Amino acid sequence: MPELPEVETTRRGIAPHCLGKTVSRLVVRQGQLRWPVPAALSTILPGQSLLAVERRGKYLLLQFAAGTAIWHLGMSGSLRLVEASSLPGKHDHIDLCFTSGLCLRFNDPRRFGALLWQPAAEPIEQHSLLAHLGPEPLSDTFDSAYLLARSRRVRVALKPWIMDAKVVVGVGNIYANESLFNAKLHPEQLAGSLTAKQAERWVAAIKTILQYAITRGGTTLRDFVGGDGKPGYFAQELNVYGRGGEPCTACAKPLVEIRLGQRSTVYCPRCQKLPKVNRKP
DNA sequence: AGTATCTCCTGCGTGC
DNA sequence: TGCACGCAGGAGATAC
Repeated sequence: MPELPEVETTRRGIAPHCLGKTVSRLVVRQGQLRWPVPAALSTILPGQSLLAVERRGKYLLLQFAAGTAIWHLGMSGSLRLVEASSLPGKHDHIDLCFTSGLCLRFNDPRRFGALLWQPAAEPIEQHSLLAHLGPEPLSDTFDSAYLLARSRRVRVALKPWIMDAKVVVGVGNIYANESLFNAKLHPEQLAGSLTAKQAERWVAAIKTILQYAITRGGTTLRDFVGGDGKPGYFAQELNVYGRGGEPCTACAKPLVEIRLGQRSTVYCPRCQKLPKVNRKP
């Protein structure tokens, strides 16, 4: 499941092979993704050369002279570089082919992904999907002062709150769980009751874990040319995610699993205490 | 306006 | 071996 580290890993993996390359054609085998792939893309992209591969949150931004392709991997999507001649497999929905003979192939079994287009005439940051996004978690604008200020009078539990992309982008379920554990914060603590010290711990935990996950290639390792995805080393280093009932890595007490905002949430009842005062502010 | 719930989709694990 | 079922989840849409 691509979270920010995996999207960033994808960006870094494909960029060296695609930058400056000219699109030969776009093949859309299944255009019914989260939103329909704009049909016009197949005529717009050929002839365009790829000027930059950027990332905003979990959105990959492929910049061309005519505009920017916005590519989201959803939760089961992946991009891989293959020879244009290689046969597409099941769920290989889109090929972005370059004249070099390489092809950026999008595979997405659950089709939660998306490929959209913002013409160059309209600034990419004004696209409706990007316009209201919060800061990048690894940027300096995401600090404890921001988090604390943003949390005032918020009556939502910390866990679902931090997963809100308007607060900060790129913190999905895995890293929400892990960062709360590392910062010793209870997932059900109300955001409005966050203290300055807690905000500091949490911001540091989020930055550390995301940065570390990027260096380890995300939760899934991927050979971007040819090879397939395989479980990354990072998956084995998770402290709480997917470990409900198992012993806490810090104190050995069994981890508790609950549902919070329809999402699986795992925490240590000993290491992550609710504050005495957790009333709605 | 802030908060909670619903929804899209397929693969996988489980129980019968 | 096969089937029904529940679950997984990013994040926009919709409903309170």
